[in-house]
Amino acid sequence: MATEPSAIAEQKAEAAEAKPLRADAQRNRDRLVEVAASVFAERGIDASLEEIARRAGVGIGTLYRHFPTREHLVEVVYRREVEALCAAAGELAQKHPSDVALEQWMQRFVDYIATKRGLATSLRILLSTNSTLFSDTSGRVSQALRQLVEAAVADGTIRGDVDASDVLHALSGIYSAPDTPEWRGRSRRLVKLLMDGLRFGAVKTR
Amino acid sequence: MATEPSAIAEQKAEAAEAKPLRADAQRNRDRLVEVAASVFAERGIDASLEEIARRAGVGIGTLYRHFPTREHLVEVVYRREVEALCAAAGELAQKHPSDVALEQWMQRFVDYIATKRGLATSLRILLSTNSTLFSDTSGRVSQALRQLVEAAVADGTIRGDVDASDVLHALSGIYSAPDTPEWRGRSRRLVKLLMDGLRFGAVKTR
DNA sequence: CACTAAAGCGGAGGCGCCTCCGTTTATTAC
DNA sequence: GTAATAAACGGAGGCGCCTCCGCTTTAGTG
Repeated sequence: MATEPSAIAEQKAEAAEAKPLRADAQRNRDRLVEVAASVFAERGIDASLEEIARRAGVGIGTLYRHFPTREHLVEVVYRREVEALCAAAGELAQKHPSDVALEQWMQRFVDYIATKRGLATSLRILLSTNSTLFSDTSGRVSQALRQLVEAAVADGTIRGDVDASDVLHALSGIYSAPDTPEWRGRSRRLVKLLMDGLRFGAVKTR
Repeated sequence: MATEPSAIAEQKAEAAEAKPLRADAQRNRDRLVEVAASVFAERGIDASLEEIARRAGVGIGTLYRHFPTREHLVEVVYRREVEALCAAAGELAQKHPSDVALEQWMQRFVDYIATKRGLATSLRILLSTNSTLFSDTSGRVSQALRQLVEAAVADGTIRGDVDASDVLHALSGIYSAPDTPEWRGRSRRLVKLLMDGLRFGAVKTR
């Protein structure tokens, strides 16, 4: 029972999928996604697929079998990154007081957006072409934020008269004037400012 | 004065441009646009640029000098086609009674939309990327339609209680269910139906 | 005409995309 | 263990993209 094959197979699968891939196939697929993430980050979304295959140590044919188009690959990478961002919410919530968790998560959100600079146009096309992708991921992100905000409101570390959508709205400034060199700094200050506002209210009303 | 060089140069230019191209360059450019229009129409917007150069009898380098990106070329072709469509309004107005001119122009509009089937996605991306292109061309088209409608209203061949935007609105049905085989026929019938409605009113209210 | 500078031409070459199919490997059955 | 077979691999090859630069043509000038 302990070494039952199907249990091992299921252990492998990140999300339940139709067919359990052969071990080598799963390995290559994972590798490709991982490498693609870093190549896209460093070279932009138009990076050479052949370079990705090369760096992953597989043939170009293997890449194409797993991801028939560039968009397929980009989508998987993008979903994985959103996933990781959202998962960080839970981890931060465990390790830190809830107001600190919220702040750190927002800073991480800024970092995440930063890596998407330059990918903006292609990503916008992808998101407008694939509306499921858009609603899935934006839903996930705002859910993660909601979780953090509600926890912080609940234990009184931030003021109680705001909710997640207010905070998201306040964060929307980080989408503007994207390509300027000061963008990163400004955005980090914006988050601090926002946190001060949130904490200030908490002290006052308690 | 009759053979003054600058006069000849200006004669060549379709629209006043910064630099009067050398004769051979102008010839090649015109040729490329013309060939590109038919190749795009027959192979779709992703047609090979090398084929276009080949068919135009120029080197690929020449194509790229005139049109640094595919989008540049597509844009010029698109503008030229919209131009031709709008110019047809004036010609039809001269040759036919104004209600007939209006009807024929609308049928031609249907034909024009028909050639854009399949190009839909790429064209939509281009139009959303390049907002000037969108506003320019849609402005031109509705202006042409307005001219025809107003003339027909003025001489009483169609009813007087409609304007160009009503007609455009009524035509919007031709954008829907685009890829079905009956689309063409349905759209032509829609135009006839619309014209009958417009003429009917004219008889009644006069 | 002849001459010259500037403008234009064109295609080789390097790279990326994607498909196709002969070879290799994991898995299953015995 | 071995055999059989389905799954997966990988890279050659064909095509398109785009740049670069040596060659050709044009448009002026005397």
